[in-house]
Amino acid sequence: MDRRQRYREQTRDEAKRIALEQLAEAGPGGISVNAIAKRMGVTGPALYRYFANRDALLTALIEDAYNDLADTMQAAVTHRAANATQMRALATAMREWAITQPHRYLLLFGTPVPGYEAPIETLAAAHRSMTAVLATVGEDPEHANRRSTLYRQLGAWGEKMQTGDLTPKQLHWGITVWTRLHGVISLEVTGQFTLTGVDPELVFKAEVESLVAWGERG
Amino acid sequence: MDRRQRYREQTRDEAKRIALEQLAEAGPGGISVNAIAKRMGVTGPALYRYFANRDALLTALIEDAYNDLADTMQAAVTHRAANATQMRALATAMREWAITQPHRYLLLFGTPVPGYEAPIETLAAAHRSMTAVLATVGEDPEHANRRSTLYRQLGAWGEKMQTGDLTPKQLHWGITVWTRLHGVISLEVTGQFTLTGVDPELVFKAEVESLVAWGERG
DNA sequence: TACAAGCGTTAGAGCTTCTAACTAAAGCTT
DNA sequence: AAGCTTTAGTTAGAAGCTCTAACGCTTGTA
Repeated sequence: MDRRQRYREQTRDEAKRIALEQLAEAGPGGISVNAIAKRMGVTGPALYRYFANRDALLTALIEDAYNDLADTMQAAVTHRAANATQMRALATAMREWAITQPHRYLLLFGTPVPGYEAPIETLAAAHRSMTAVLATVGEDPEHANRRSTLYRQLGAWGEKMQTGDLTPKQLHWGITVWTRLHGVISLEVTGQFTLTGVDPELVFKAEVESLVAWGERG
Repeated sequence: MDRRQRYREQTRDEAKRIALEQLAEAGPGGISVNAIAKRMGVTGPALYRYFANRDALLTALIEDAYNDLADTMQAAVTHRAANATQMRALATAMREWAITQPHRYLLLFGTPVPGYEAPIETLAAAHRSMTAVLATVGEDPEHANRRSTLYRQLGAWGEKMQTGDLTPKQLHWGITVWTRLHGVISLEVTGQFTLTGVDPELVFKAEVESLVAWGERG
């Protein structure tokens, strides 16, 4: 709006930028409001005009990361294309996002920060990323409707998410894509592959191809 | 050995016990050497006779967790049984271990603690858990030896791990089991399923059955 | 009995988060 | 333009943290 507010936004952004640097080199515990303030040329307490407390700053970082990831995933599947193509694009985009900024990925999917309760704002982001995942789903000709608890829950979730005419089976596919991609990415960004000497990228690609094959089979 | 050393071990254990409580309720950042000492009835600096610093305490927790998980996984597959049975037993044991003490699972597979470099001791634990996973692997009649970079790396890893006559394909299966189980468990313990209303246990079971089916197909 | 090792203490430096009270500047209203 | 309110910064300080230094006391051993 006015100059006041714009300047305010700017200061918040700078603080977050520095916080991200600290996050990258020392983890969440390395983020210090005091140190950030000092680096910005003001005293410690000044920053508390911009963030209620340390947790609020962390929450802001999480929100940003969530939106950023959702943007990335959404962008990867906007072009209309075959399911297999969408799948590969989405997977690559997701992994790329994660490994270029592991600390941010871990902010979302690593150890939860204790004080954090997901604000409503992130719901939209979560929805967007899930929609991106569901763009990779294939047909479900049999319109499968097995009467299992899982499928009932998936159905309810689908309605809540307004996923249109996606069947539980298709929603289950979406979740599976999500868990499998995350499984490899998560172990990669936490460095669990390093001892094995196996290249995580190859494992990831194999997993993606397995999903593609499974998707084409139905 | 002597009484001195036994007493020492006892104090270390009590400190770790309290640290685990703090971990459970406030995350890794909530672990305070000072507070632990106070709860043990001694002054803060006294504990530094038992742990060089806070990081050393955390490392001890990680080591314990690693060994404990390895024990659990190993125990799940000791009984000779069909691959499918082994698979289900291993998966259940792993998930059970994780969800009954999420903070410990996250200590191993969540955001890495910055100062931590895996000591040699944990190598053995890692080896044991991987061996447990590999106990679920089926035959590889074709003795597949596709000449890919991935298979070459897997081969080298297999030799380093002394996995006997397991083929790269079988080792790849092992890694896939690992990443897929972790994918679901990780998202469950970080609470990512809660918003969906879908029961993680059902998703997990479905994933396990998918692995079993895939394993029986070869 | 003498000596060394181990375990606890207090004191304190230097960091942290965050509150309280005060000052200076900017913007809005009359 | 004068005056009031909002905002942004300051210093002071409480309460906590990690960790070092220096000092006693209590064991275990030679």
